[in-house]
Amino acid sequence: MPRPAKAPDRTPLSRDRVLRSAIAIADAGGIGALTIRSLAEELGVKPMSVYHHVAGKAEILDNIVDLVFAEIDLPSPGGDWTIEIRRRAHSARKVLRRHPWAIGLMESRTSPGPATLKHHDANIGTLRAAGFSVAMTAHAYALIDSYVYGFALQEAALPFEGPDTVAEVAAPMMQLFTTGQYPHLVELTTEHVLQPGYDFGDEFEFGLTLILDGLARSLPS
Amino acid sequence: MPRPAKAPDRTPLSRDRVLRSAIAIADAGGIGALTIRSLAEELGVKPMSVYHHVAGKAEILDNIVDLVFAEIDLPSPGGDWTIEIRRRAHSARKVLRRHPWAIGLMESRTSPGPATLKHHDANIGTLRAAGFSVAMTAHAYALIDSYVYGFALQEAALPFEGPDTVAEVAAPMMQLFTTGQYPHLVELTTEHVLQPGYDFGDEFEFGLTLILDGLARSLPS
DNA sequence: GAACGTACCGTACTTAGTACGAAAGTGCTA
DNA sequence: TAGCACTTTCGTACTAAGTACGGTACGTTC
Repeated sequence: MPRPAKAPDRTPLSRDRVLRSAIAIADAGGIGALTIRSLAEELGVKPMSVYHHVAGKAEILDNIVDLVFAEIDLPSPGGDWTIEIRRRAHSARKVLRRHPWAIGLMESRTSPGPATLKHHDANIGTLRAAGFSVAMTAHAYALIDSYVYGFALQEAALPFEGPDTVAEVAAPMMQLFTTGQYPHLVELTTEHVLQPGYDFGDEFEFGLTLILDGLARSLPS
Repeated sequence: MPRPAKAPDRTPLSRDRVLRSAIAIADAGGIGALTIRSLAEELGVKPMSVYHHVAGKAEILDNIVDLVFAEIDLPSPGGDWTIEIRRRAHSARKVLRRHPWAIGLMESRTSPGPATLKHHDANIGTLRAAGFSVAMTAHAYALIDSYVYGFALQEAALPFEGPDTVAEVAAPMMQLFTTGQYPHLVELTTEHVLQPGYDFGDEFEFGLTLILDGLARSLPS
């Protein structure tokens, strides 16, 4: 009777569990679903308990962005630079597809965490080892990262997910376009996007190859 | 005495004024500063008055994103495609630099407005007129837009603004790096970023040229 | 067992979005 | 000009969310 059956519930709270739960909530319902209260509920505790492990919501946001970066495969400066950079580009895209909310956060969080810095260091190191000058490395890295993040941003902004739901979403949208405005958009949609097997994600490889080829050409070799 | 000197204050409220003020607030203080209450104050009215011109905050966000797209110069399908596409890329970057919050919103708002659609239509039309096939146009456009948005995203995430404040921000950051971690990051920062005259925005041209050159090569000519 | 540190929580204050209905202004009709 | 309808603005209040402050429960150490 005195013991109200309050089961030990789960492992004790920890900063790590707080951050991992925060990511899980954002993955499931978008960054808007991540509140201190929803987080506490997910963890099986009351809201104020969270504050004993993190300073506030801003710290949570800064840290989960860094944890996302930590998920991206690092290139190793040893191997063929095109293979290494290509591998990390695909990894980055895959990770950002899993955590699309992270893209929006990048714009507002301006203090990079250790994983983010390590990530940048590995990329820069790989390009330097490939023979690019310091200035060329800066150019190349800005180009590659812009492409990767921008592609992820566009994927996140798409109203459909994967190749399966394209038709459901695009077809009714086409109705609106029969007014004759947007003729080129209609053409591209009907003749390309709505074709069976279309997947926007497949466009990634084309641009990546074009960029890496272009960069390779600028290498002394 | 009965009239409490409530001056007519300003022109009557309108949907247009609401949206323009919303953009002004977001420009000045970030998207976090845009609240219905701050918006009402800026407009000289009480919060609930805003709701007679827009349905809710979500509608405001959708519409200001579209208004940002409306600010970007459209390419015209008539001229030299590289010049047209290049012009609109620079315009897009400039606009997104003025309204960096729009980048973060793009990820969460999945219903494009009329200006956004018109924008896409003009770009696709320009590439088609240049001689690209439908499939190649899709590839090219995904590539170009990814680069432009991704570059803007990185610019927005920088802790400094413009060439003048780089040193102030980067120099103290270097202190942290003397531990020997991040050697390549240190090298690139000291030998490139901290050099006089450095401006991250200058990197934009390099990547854009590389991309357009690569695309031009794939054209039958 | 008294003092203390750690983890958790109850209460309450503040800011924000917005539902509801009333009030104030505007113009049109009889 | 009186009445009425429509538009625009606002007062009040409810809900959700971040978090300050202090309290409690439990373990550790001397």
